Amino acid sequence: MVATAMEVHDPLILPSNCATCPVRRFTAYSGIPAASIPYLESVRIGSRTLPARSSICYEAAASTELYTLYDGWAFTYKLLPDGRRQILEFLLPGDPIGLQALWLDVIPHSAQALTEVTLCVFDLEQFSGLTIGRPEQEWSILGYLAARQAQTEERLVDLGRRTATERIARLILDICDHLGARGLGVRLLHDDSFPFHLRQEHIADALGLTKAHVSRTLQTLRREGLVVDTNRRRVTLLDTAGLRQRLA
Amino acid sequence: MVATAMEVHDPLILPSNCATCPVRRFTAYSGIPAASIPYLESVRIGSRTLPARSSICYEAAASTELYTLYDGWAFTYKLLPDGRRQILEFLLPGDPIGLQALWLDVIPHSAQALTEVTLCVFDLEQFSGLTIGRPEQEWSILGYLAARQAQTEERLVDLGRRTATERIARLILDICDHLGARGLGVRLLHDDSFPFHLRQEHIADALGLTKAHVSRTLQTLRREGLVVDTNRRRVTLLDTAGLRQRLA
DNA sequence: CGGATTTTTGAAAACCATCAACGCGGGTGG
DNA sequence: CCACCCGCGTTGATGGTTTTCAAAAATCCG
Repeated sequence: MVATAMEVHDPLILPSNCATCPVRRFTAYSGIPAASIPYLESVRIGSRTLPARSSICYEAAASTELYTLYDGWAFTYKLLPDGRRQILEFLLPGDPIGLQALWLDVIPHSAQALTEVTLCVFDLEQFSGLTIGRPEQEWSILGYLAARQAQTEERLVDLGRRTATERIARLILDICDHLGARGLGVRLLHDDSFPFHLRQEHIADALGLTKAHVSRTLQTLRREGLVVDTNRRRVTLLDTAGLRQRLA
Repeated sequence: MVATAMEVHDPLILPSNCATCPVRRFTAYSGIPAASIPYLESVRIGSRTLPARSSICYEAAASTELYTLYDGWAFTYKLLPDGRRQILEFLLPGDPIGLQALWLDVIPHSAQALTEVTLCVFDLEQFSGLTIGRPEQEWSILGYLAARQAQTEERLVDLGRRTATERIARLILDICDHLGARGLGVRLLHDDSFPFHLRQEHIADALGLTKAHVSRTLQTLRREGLVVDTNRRRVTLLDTAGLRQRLA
């Protein structure tokens, strides 16, 4: 058996064909018509499993691959020369990684695994053949990019104009919703608890805070009875409605 | 003649046809093939001129129009219930406004004019006919959205992990470059000065600071001889290279 | 030349950072 | 099975950055 931190994941069986892939309907290119699936399978190089904490790709690198996160949690980030880190997005199964390389000459951010992850690997150049000139397909990616942009702008409001407490409450609910949309919030309706693979340092680097301050802020949220924290890589919300109130 | 704040703009003659439009090559849909220009013109409703400070569109509103900023400066922003404001992007001639409405059911942010502006107005629904099913076209918009996303993520790094001084220095250079790309940095090569229609309050709301602090930070930049500020809606950079150094 | 807007300035306080130390717990190896 | 270690969360003291609120000074604009 595998170690404990991984127990929250279901046993992994990567489908041999994309038609039956359980995460395909969550991906940015979900609008792909049935007829194109054989082609999708043909540009799929295979899968790759990486341990927690390993790097998935590096900012400013020229990439020849494009991934879909098939299983596990990850995040994208940027590093400043002096080591400051800004996390841009937390990734769950179904999320694309490195899609931007289709238009930009280099990847605009690095990515790293939070848990053990399994990636579905595509050849970048061949993949573009899947989209260029296929209207349905492009339209679906346009929708994904537009939604992603809206998300990022909300996060911008967080960092620019919301307090530490608001930011943290929103991030937790964000991930809760993100999990829900993926059908991964297994016990969500049962006891308002869900898997949560961020360390406090990740929360800090995503929200422009320090880990010390995240710790203290989380405590006040706990003291107010709104959330019980992240033991055993899990979060339990005591008062989801109350927490959503705090959003501003 | 028009008032002083507008003197920096060339006299405005909105072309009757898109083929000769001087800002068309800067727009997100610049990839439009010559053959489609007649259609572009047919979905163009016309132009609209608004005074400085007027609202262009409202967050969460359902829109039937889509704009290209033809002349003047503007910005997009979000408001929190208690009045806190976060500016998302500064807009220059050629920038699209409300493009997101093509995929999202409502506009994700408000927009407001900084100077008197002239908008080129398109019918949203008809406009989508211009892009849906036209690969070249969609590809060009995809590139725009990808680039825009990268910009927003850089701003996210600003707000999360950079100091007030770094943020302000970067914003000024950003706008300088943005103007340059539009061919509007007229005297840029001459004396490193360029038009600048932001108030300190706009800088503050874009960078997550207060106007008082922007004022103080700008003074230290001046004291260090890196920038002479914004009198008469203009910025002069004394040491552009030195300023770029500060970027981190 | 006024009135309005914008910028500047000051003092006090809030918020968050920094740095360092401590503790807890799980995982490993003896 | 226990001891140790390491990663992570917690805590404290202190200081810096930025906010807040208010008011004065400067600038813009008609």
